[in-house]
Amino acid sequence: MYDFNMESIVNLCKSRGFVFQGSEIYGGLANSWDYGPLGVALKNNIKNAWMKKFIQECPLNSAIDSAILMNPKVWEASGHIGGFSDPLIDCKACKRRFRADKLIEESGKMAAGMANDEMFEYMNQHDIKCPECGAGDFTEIRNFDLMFKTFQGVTEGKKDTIFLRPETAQGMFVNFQNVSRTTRKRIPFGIGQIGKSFRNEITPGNFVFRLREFEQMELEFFCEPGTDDHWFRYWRSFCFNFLISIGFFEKNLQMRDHESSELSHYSKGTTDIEFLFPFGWGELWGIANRSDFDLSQHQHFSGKSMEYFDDKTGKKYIPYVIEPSVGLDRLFLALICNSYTVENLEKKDSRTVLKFHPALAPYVACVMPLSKKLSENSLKIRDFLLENFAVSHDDLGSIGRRYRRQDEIGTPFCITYDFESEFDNKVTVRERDTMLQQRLDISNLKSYLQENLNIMLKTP
RNA sequence: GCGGGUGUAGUUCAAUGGUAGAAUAUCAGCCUUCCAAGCUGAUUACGUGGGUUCGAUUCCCAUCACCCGCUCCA
Repeated sequence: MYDFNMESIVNLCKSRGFVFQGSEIYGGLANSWDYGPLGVALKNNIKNAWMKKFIQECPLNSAIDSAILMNPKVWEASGHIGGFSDPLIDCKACKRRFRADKLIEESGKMAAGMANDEMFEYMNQHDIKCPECGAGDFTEIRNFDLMFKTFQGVTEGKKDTIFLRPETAQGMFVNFQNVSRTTRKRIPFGIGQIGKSFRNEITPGNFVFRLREFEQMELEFFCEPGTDDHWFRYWRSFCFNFLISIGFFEKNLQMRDHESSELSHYSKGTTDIEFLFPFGWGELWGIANRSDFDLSQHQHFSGKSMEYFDDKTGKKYIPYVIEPSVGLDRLFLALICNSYTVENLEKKDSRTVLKFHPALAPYVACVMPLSKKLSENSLKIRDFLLENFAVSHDDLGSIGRRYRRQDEIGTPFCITYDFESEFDNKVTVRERDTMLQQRLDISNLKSYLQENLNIMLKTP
């Protein structure tokens, strides 16, 4: 486990400008968080790494950016309207909350399709007890709607009700034929997307781990039925390798296959890549075999064909879909936890270091003059590097303090301009993890930094 | 949403029924020539709204937020 808790992570994020509480000056809004300057930089770098690995370096895949607001029929087809609304009951004796349909199914009866009053009546007739305390005294069933509603048009009415998407996936499904036609890709191929989704979670929490408004990075990979198991395994290890390539330690990751009882309504099989958070193992990346569920549903509800014709084999079929879906905010949090290190140095000295991969760190380097008198020239070096890299500049306080500051926000390289630099055109580059220093010619700085950005695993 | 806990500078902690101290951080000046130095000065806080009271940061109520459990998911 870790020798730190979530609190130290939250504090660091707040004090250094990674994440602030949302609407803070008004007392906040439950479970909303704002990304600050460093948080945005880190988040964008994660997105860019994903885009590079899953789209740019993967000729099979292409990206779209679909609308958050979609025709409500999309959600009927996807099973979200109805299926995403949980019937909840509370035990009056022990105050615990359960899903009525799950309790009924545990008693051996299929609850799918039952209305709330039917379920309530069934529970009374069959004397279903609270699994915790054994009492049989429940509140009425209340529906908890997991989708955010809003209204389109100036007058509020039932027919104008639309929803904020609870997943980005449907944007890829409804554009399946569009992308297939315009990219002229043949199956197998994938469509990826990064975007925000919204879920009215019953219990959010653990900082940015479970949010009501969250960002997903999803790939929907379309393949021929029968090849789905192959692609499922392919993407599962692809995702795992991606995590390793951006600096995750293997000891902090594990794969977990879902039991058949916990599979979603659309899924034929799901594997979670879990990360060891300070509060325990938590799901990071879900890789699901969605079969032909989604495209079939859309074909049925829209009346438009979702079939694919393979002119090599002459076969016509609705493709299967493999979906690796990762929560960006979670990945962000996991990365900080994975990188957070407190090192004890000599003389009771210690330093906090975020050991980010150079390609993900908010700043690749910080330029610092040894003395404030050298600021004029060190600023020139910063501006020179800014043409290609995210670099900062710091001339406040002692050099040691400045190193510590950069360690704490995960800057991999500190570039010190000293009095000799005025004559030999060389600077000292100090590496974050090893604290080792070397003299480099200023003209070589860019290629040195670029090399360090590129040390990522090749696509498997 | 339910049960339990918490709420004082950016952070970590004090004190008090008569409106608050410190450390650290931040900023400025002096000094300082490669890993949390020193000196001087400065900025910054009682979550919000009610009630009791002559007077509330302190007592009471409500509310908001966070943390720990129950539950769900990426």
